[in-house]
Amino acid sequence: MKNNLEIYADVDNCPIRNVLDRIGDKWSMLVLLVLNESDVLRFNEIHKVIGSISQKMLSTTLKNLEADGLIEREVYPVIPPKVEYRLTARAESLIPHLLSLAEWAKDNFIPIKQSRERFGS
Amino acid sequence: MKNNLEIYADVDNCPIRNVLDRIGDKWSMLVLLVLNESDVLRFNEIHKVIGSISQKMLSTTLKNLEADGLIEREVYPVIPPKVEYRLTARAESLIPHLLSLAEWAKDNFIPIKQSRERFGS
DNA sequence: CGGTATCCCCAACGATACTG
DNA sequence: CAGTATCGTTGGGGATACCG
Repeated sequence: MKNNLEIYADVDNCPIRNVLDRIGDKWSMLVLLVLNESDVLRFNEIHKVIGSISQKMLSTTLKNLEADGLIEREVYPVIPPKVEYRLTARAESLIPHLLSLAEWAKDNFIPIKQSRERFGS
Repeated sequence: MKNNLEIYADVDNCPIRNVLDRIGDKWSMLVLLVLNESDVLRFNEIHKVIGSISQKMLSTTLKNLEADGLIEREVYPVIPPKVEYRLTARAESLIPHLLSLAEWAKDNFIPIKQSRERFGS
């Protein structure tokens, strides 16, 4: 049996690396957390909530998350267009892990910043 | 009180974004998990375990982790040089969250890959 | 409204060579 | 052994304009 280190080191086929490459990008985790708090949102609603994201990056981020089966995209054939996004069950099973990581981050943010400053000297 | 969305969206001061920017880079999480399994390792030992990382990237990754207070660097003043790296208590409190994320990743890797293939069609 | 298309830039990353 | 220094590439990401 392969040990964990071999798995981690195999960048292309490593599950955690594949998942991290997705949620570790600039916007994916943020989009997931936003959708988690709001149940269902339209494209421009997500855009407004995040604010600093460009239309292009929001579009590609949503497409990537959809490709991974983490969000559902529902198109209403009306004019003007209406598109709704919501989390899938798969994403909902991921959310607790993201939130526990977020919790750790909040608890350790101040000391980490202090460490960085001390190190910079 | 600020709600979570405001915190997440404030990219510069958001704890989770700051932490993700570190562990979400190409090598940091891998290095943390490697050190977690081996207690203490020298520079070239980490290099050999990971294999595909360049000396330069290992060096900067270790420096970043040290700056965040996640690893300790101990230099022995001998010739040839000997430098040991180990996790700090702070990193050890992070490891469980990383492992639970890794667990989710392993459980969902196959279906996610299948979703990606279907989406590519 | 919900996107694409296009152009551009910079920082991350790798390869190689060198050093105390 | 444990790194720096230097150079070159590439692709992630932003700005802007346009479209069904």
